[in-house]
Amino acid sequence: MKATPVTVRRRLLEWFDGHRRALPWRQTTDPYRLWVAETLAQQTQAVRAAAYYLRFMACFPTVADLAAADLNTVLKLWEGLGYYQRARRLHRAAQEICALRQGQLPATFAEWRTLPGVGDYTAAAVASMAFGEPVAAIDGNVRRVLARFCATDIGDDLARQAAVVQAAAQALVGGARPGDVNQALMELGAMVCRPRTPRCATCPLAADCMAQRYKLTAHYPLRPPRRIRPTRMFACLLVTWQGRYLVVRRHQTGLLGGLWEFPTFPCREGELPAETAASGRHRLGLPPGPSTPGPVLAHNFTHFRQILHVFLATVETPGAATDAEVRWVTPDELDALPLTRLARRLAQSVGTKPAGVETAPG
DNA sequence: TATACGTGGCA
DNA sequence: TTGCCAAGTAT
Repeated sequence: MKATPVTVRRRLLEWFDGHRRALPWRQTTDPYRLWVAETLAQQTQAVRAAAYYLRFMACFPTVADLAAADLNTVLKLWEGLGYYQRARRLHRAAQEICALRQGQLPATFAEWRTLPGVGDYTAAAVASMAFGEPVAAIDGNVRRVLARFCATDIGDDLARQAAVVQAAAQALVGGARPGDVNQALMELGAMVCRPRTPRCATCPLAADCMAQRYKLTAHYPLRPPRRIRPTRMFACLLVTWQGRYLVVRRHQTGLLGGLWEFPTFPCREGELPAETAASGRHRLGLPPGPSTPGPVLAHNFTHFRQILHVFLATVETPGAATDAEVRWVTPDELDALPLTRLARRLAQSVGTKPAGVETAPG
């Protein structure tokens, strides 16, 4: 950092005081609320997380409420937000706090860091905002702001970038209002120092920003090389029996863990989706019979692209749903379950719920 | 260290 | 349409 941390901090805080958005968790220093907010906001745009935060607080105003809740209820509130492991870990951490700490929330970075789902970023965010601890909360925004600001110290070395950003951030939170400094860097990254079209003309740090000076804002932050995203095919069975739909709950760990969906089976190598569907019917204990090819839906995950071939069928006998993880549900019951995005879309397209009732806000 | 882990908005 | 990116964490 060329300019002194004191100068940069002052400009940052002055800008923040005049330009910060009214995010709902900005009204509190309650560590529980900040922890929930930061968890919801992981890899999620803050504005989008805000609507979930309000619902979450209405439902679970205290850590004891969260700990006492069913995981299914927590996942339902999380539906549509993605990265559902966050919800499971948040729930587990709340239970640990109540069982092992008598409901007392951690007060330091080090203590927060021991909770499941709380990494360096979240521990620093909560510790600084709720308790004033001078620890740097480095998210994607902060990384971009400081990598650009310190561009000439970084060169083309990704590891060096991490060290430079960490050092700069740590220097900035080492004075007044560490929590606000962290938020100011994030806010600046979100509103001004944006990934594609930074608004350098309105940036309070532009005068000392190396990327701005040398026209390198497009080059920083350095990013690891992109991996190719494979395509995987699946067959999905939308089976009805006496007005009910067959749904299954996904395994608690892994992709979309704990969520419900219509039975879905991966196509083997060289296998036609219709063959996969027939084999799936058999595995579910359903009687063999005609399945009508339905829509073909595409869904992009972070690490693969899913092509879903939907097959529609009606059966006379329920055969399958003895397992607790497999159920025949009415349309109303379907609405109440935490569903995957694709399943929610399918449920709507099939007309199991009134139009316009969307679970995810925004 | 590299990879798994969702979803929606945006250019 | 496609890829990037978002107040990251765990393994």
